[in-house]
Amino acid sequence: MLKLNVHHLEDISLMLKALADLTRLKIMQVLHEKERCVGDIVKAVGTGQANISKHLQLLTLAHLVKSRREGMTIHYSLAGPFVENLCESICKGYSTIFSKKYGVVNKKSRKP
Amino acid sequence: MLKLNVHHLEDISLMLKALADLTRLKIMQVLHEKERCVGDIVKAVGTGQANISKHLQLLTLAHLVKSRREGMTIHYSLAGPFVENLCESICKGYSTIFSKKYGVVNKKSRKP
DNA sequence: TGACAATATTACTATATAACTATATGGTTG
DNA sequence: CAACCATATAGTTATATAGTAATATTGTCA
Repeated sequence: MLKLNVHHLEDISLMLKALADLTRLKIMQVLHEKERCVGDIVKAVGTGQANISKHLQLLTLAHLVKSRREGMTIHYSLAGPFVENLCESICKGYSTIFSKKYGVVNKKSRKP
Repeated sequence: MLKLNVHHLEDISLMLKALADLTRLKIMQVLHEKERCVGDIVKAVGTGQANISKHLQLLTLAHLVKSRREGMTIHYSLAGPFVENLCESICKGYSTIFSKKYGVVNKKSRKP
């Protein structure tokens, strides 16, 4: 970490809180594939519509997703390439950390 | 994100929850400088000892910090270079996201 | 304009968790 | 072993938040 004061840390905490929820991670994963309307996200994630709507609002406030209206539907997508990068980094960090935990072989497996 | 099933997402959620707390971010920042014993962390972060101890336990369970005993004191440090990388990535993602929010100029400033 | 569809908001409940106080554990030194 | 230091654990309280059901909003189309 670089020179970060408390305000920065608070912002980072907010950003991470926004990501640190299973339902929201599912949403992010669904949106990582492509832009989707709320109804599709509800179907893909599998929980109530109101719940998804609140999570989407929270992700929006955290600047992680953006939306655009198209007629009656509202389409959500990741807020930008930096969000994808962040998610990639997190996944990479995760796999490194948990490969220790699980002993996963991450190199080329098969080859006796 | 790559091919991640629900278990992976749950683990990631745990990891992010562990980071998504102001006090724990402060701890991580303090440890980023160098290894420290609990007492020093308490002084640096500024909250109760029991509280810090619980946060350290949580960070340990999340595989983000490690500790070693040295006489009466217990020294904590980041669990490995991948943790530093993860933190760097998060900070980078954060600064990109919030430079939009604040309109921070990240390039060379001064130069009229 | 009225019925309907998609999404958002509100109110509520249940659960998780951060911080605090008090106490316990483990190690050191006289 | 007893006094003491550093750290951990347990119990409690207050607050935050995920999920749900009911209702409101916004846009479409007859």
